[in-house]
Amino acid sequence: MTLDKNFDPAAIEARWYAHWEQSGQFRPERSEAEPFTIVNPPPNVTGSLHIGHALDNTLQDIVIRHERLKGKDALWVVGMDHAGIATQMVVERQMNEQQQKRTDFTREEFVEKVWEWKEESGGTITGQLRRLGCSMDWSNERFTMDEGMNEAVLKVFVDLYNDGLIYRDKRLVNWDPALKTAISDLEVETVDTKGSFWHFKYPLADGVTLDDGRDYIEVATTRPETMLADMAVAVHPTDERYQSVIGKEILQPITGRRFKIVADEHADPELGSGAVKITPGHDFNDFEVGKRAGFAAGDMLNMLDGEANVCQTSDGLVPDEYIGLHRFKKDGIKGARELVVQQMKEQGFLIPHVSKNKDGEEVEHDAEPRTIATPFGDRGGVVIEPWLTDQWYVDAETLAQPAIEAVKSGAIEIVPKTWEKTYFNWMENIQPWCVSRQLWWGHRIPAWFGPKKDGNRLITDQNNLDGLEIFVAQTEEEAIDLARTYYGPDYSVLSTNDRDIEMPDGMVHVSMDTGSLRSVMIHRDQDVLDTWFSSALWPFGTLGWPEKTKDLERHYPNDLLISGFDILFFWDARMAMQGIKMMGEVPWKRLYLHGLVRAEDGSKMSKSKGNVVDPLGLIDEYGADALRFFMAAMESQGRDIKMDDKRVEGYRNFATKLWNASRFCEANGIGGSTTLAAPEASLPVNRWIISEVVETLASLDKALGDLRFDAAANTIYHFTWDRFCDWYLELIKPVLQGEDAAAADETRAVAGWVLDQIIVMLHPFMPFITEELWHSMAAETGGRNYDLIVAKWPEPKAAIDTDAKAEVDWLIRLISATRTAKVELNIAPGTKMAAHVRDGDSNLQERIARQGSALDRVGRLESFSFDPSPEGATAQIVIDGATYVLPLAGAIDIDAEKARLNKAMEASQKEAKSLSGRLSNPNFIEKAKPEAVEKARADLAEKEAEAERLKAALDRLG
RNA sequence: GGGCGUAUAGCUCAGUGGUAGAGCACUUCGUUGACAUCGAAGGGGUCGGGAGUUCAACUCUCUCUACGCCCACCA
Repeated sequence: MTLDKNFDPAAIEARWYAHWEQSGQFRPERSEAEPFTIVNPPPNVTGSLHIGHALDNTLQDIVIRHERLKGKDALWVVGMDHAGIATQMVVERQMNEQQQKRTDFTREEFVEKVWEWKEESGGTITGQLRRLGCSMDWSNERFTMDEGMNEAVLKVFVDLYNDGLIYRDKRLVNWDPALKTAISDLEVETVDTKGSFWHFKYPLADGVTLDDGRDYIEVATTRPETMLADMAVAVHPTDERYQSVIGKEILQPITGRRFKIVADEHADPELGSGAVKITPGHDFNDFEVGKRAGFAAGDMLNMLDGEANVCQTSDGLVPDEYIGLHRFKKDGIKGARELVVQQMKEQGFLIPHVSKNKDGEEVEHDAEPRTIATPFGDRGGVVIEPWLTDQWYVDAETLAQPAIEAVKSGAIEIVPKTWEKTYFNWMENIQPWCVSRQLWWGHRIPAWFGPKKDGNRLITDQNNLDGLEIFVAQTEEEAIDLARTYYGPDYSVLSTNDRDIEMPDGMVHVSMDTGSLRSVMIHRDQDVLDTWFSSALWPFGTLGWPEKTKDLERHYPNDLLISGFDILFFWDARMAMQGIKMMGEVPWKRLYLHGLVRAEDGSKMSKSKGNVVDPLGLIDEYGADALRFFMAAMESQGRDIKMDDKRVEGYRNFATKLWNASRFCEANGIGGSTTLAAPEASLPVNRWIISEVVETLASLDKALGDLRFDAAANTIYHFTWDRFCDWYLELIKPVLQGEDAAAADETRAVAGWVLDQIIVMLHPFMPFITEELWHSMAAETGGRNYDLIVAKWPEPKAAIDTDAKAEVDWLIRLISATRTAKVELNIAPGTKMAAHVRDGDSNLQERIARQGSALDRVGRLESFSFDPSPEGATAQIVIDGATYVLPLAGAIDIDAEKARLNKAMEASQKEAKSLSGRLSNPNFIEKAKPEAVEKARADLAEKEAEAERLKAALDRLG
């Protein structure tokens, strides 16, 4: 006996993983084989393995191991994401701990430090993926900022720019004042927060009054501080109350700015007073209203700096006391919001909100309490400020069209299908994608800015887009070439990475006259690209694109992408768009979306709630195989997974069960089968189990093909435990220990083969224990020629043996019924009994003869007689057409047996009655499918016969 | 305001147009050489409510209710 009594995962996991990886078996050389490809969602370089990764990667590993076992050239691409914002934050946080900050360093120095951090402490997750057993191709591990990906990113940017699909635009962006960068729509999380709704009087200028005589318009706002940059008041064009004042002017009380009342359908007559203040530079709706009212983006007033502190507007009308104030109260210091409200109130322009207190008295408040959908940055955690800047945008709408078509045509299959609608809905309403980020860590945008040429002169005012010429090229040299062409022979072109003005919207060149030689300086864009811009290229960038590599040719499109639905828009959709655009083909043929792993109580796991389950802890406690099996068994399509430690424990027990079954086999000279095909078998029990393998394999392949991980796991689980361990191993014990050497040899061969099939079929789910058993089970017979990870997936090519199945099925039912009867009659389970068979035909006699030893050893039925039943107390069992009468020795509770038989009889009668009722309905006979009628008739006959036999049995008891 | 999902045994979840299943939990019994991380037997559900289609509905359609998620500019 070489296997220990209990399976200890920790003792084997690290050993096998290292062996697989070192021997290069995660990507065996199979250049002739059909390729199969998955790319792993690149985890953040700052990340550590959380339970969601465990699910995501387990599913991928199951698929890739299955395909590898089927002989394919299975490639699982792996790598990490540079995670721009997250990584920069980590490094900055470390600097803060040492009383340093990013701006203490030059950009180059800082980026260098991030690289150092990445080399030293980044990527702990890759070690953790190994612990989970994931068989990725580490030999070609990638990084979204490695040389190849960098080239791919630059090329994509340049190509899209040249196609007009990337452009620079001045418009409102979601600005994160904590991180001081623009972010995309997807990175904004809208959260309902408690806020206030203030009502103000905006005085009409020039003595104008409303029809009702009032000399002001009432406006309401949740953001009073922005009134420092108000440029209009809008009313609905059909709003009768305001018809006479459209086009008239307002005199804003705090700034003294005069602006017009405009008609715009944005104003909702039902809401508040029906008039709304318009601040085009600080509100997305107002921006649109402002444009309709004729303001150019460059003329819209801006009153906030990058940290959301008040700055002077271009018209200089913001009072001095506001300059430098934060937008809101911060660190106990009054913000612009509070000061605006205070001043408006002091000057009598605040309309108080009146409500009744609990005593029914009217009370005045400054503002009406209100729930406000407030945008927060998903990383920085502060309120997003709509801010007017120049940024780079991807024309997502154009790119989305073929990506929509790909799903509609079936070129991409989304599994489960319910996600299609979400995908379409988002793609069809997609907005321009802001891809520039004001960070230091990331792919620097390959664009250089220089002054526009006006005739023979250069425009020196570079503070807006119109004065800038943009040169987009993959390299500085190419950019300079472009610039030379643009400026012509009169200028020499210099370039620089620096710039002399702070972000975000300063893009200033330096030009100089040096005597007779005129030179012009172009400088590179300071910004980097959104991390998701580079990860969108993952399916082809990792395969060598833009080089035309063999890998690219063989492995693009990928076969499958597995991802959580939470990154459907962030990543999957963008991969679809970029893949189709750059490669002309979809990135993957199937897209499988799984849900979230939730805490036991169903809540979302989060660090702040403290309910995060550490997958590594689970691996320590139960083993990686058990955790993986849990993930697979719980993964049903379209539903989240609730964490359940007891269930993980259950699959640990399953591993132990298989381990012990293997020990039994080992002790009986079973194991190390060398044949792929099922051995020849004559014994029904062996023919039966071979048939069971064939059926199990079919449903397992079906489930895996359909990406039904739960069904696949359950199939192999129940075959192993219920069929193989509980019945087959029990039924063969008498054969192995019997005198028929040929039968025992056959049984050892079959049992060894079946165990092999289990080990192979289970390997994608439980790679460690199966690899261990694969080798240890063959230790006695000379070992294996290859490791299980690259073994052959079963192809038994055996037919289903219906005779053997019927016989073993009968055997199992007879033994089970005997056990039940014993328990119900309070007979010790081990008691051996004799059976008298009524209505048994010759076929049954032969079965009983064949199965005599199993009936004796497993069923405790030591003898059978076909003589008339004995006198006295008996227990009676009806199986199929025969009744088995078991004489009971000693004092026996006749009433208990009567009750038992009665219960069984009633059950049969009830079913028979239901069936006959259905059959007596002419509509059923007429309209139901013939097979259904046929089956009902057969079932009825069987149930009636059974009921009769049970009645006869009852009658015999008197 | 749209869109989606889920409601089946005490718990967590599968499931099929023809009278419901698993794991855990629970009850009873069990030290016969694979396994107590186990074995045997068992209890437990009018499949969220209502209506419709059908010979037949847990399964299809509609509707209601509850919970969850995503998207959306209501100041």
